[in-house]
Amino acid sequence: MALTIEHIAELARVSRSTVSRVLNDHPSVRPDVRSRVREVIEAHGYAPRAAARSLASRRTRVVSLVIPRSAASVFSGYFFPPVIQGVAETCAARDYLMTLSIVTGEAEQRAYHGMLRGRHCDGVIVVSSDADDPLLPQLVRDEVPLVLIGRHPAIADVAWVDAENQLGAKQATQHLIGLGHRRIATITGPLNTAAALDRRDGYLAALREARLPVAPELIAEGDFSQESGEWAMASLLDLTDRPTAAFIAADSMALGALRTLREAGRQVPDDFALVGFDDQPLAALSSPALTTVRQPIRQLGITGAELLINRLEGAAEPAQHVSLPVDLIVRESCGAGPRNELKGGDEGPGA
Amino acid sequence: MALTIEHIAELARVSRSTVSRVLNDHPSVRPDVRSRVREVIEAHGYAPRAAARSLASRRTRVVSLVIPRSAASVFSGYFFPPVIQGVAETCAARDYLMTLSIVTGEAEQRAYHGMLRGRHCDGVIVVSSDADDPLLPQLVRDEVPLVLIGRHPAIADVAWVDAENQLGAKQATQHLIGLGHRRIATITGPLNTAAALDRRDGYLAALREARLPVAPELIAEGDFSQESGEWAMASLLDLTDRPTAAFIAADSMALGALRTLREAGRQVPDDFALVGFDDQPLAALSSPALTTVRQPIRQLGITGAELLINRLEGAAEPAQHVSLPVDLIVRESCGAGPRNELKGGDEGPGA
DNA sequence: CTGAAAGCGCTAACAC
DNA sequence: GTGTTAGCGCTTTCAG
Repeated sequence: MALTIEHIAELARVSRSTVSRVLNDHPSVRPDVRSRVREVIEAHGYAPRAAARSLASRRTRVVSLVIPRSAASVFSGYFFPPVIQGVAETCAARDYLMTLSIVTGEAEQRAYHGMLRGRHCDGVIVVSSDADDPLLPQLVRDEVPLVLIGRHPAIADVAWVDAENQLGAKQATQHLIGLGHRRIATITGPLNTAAALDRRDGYLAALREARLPVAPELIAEGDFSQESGEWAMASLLDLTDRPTAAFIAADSMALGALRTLREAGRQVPDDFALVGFDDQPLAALSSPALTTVRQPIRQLGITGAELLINRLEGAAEPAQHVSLPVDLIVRESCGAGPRNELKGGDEGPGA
Repeated sequence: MALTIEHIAELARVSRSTVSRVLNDHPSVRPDVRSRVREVIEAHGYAPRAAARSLASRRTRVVSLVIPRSAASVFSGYFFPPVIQGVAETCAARDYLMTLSIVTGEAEQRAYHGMLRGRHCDGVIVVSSDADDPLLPQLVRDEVPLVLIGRHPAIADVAWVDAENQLGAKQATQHLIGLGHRRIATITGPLNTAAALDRRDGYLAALREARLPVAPELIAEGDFSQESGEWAMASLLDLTDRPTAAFIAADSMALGALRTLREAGRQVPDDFALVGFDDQPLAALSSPALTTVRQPIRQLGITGAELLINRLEGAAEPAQHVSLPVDLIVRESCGAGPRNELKGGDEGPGA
């Protein structure tokens, strides 16, 4: 039916090894032979069958992107799509195919089993796994080439790319301290993720360096959702000795907190200052606009894919770790930027 | 190194054919033998190698989702992510792997060549191709199992799922007519796509049925971008005999039109009524909130994947065509819904 | 119901 | 440089 390497070999009057060499860019083929073979391939629109190639070479040129989350949460947020984009772009550029697996629970096991042990791909990128993810230990045990996007809180000897979460959180908190705040709260993410732990630690480091006391009642745990931001802020407002500002570990939660503050009749930033994290699209559109820490999400995907593919094609180096820089974006919610235009133009725009 | 079917056969004291039959759920295996083999497989965590399987069976259990657009445009909009989600969910449910290829220009050819002719997948889903896409004719010629998400303006004998674009556009336009408008404009999408053509035709059909004249100067072509909506609306406002309303074939363009109207000092809906299409997330948040036609984007992905997989697993039926229903969502921009709350509470909330 | 044997289409030593 | 020869690990007739 379809053309095989054998046919091409015959038509080009060479052996099938030579065709194979041309296909794989081996240097040891005479230029004239090489071009003759290429012409035949071109003329007949031949393409080697992927399965046969993989079976013989034990490589697939496929990278698997695994996101251990529900499909709904993957596509409703602002985080995963740019990650997927970055990985997809890099795979395309390096001539790899990308499979996308969005798996939770029982499907996760099936996917692991069929796809990874079945060697459907050469390597795996796992995004944002938490401490309880059962997949990662299996991958590590099976020695599947692996890169994490977002560190794992427990597993250390594996390659990863991550944003400078701790540093960003520290700078955000220092910014509030610089503005004169002394009683600063934080709303953390779920503490089974490395991102949440790092951001909390950055907050703590900033307080410590400024020799400010760390008050346990000022640390509320959320889960990165808007609702958790609402509740956490409500509990913070219930305190007798109230904070005057907060570093909130995700913009989504900050948006929730903003809502609670508004409903409590408090002005942001005048009565309460806020700094978020992520710089998600809505952060600039809320009123007041959120001061936040921007992280390079798409770049996480790009770098993750590059780390993996480099490893697949190069020698077996030790697991690499890359931290990507973040940026404090000062807007209105911290009280240091220009005031919210919609509030009524009592002053000209800030510098 | 890794376990093969041969090892399992030996351990279960059967031939490798029998193991293969168990793996593929052939009915003709004695129950006790079947369970013995299953136990061995389970105990050793054996998984058949995908490449070997595909080579022998000529099937891969891989579906390829191809989006002929730049990565940036795929992930910055509201349309493609839900499509991807739908396809991913369905592939996971049917135990297929999904590869995601976001390709333009030269990369498109490479991808086509390596992936499709190389039989990396059993079938292909192409999203939203336009008339000039060079990929589709090749796929059709090669007889690759194929489903389109969004019809193609020229190629008919291929399976597709699409939203009821024409009907939705007609209803939107009829809604404006029902509100008393007689001079109604439209801003179309790029007319090399089926969606844009269908929505324009729906607009025309509504006018015709209401025996309203069709004025060519009231039909402006945009490209689905916000900017094109701004320009198109500007040109509409320049007309001597101005329209009083417009059906705009995409919310993104409607948002642009809204901006132009605002800058021209015209009130929406009082001076000018607007209906959009898509019901993208921002449609409900703009002020005034957009009246628009909702299309079931994620369902397009689900149905597309189901159509393809059914075909891969079943007999070769004729190419199927599915049209998914759309919904007119009445909000504020058409002048028939509750007024914009932010405009000042001169009245109580609407019913 | 089960086993033996013949490929599926390619790569990679190993000779020449 | 190029051809010859074994496989890669599975499915699938074909016998029995």
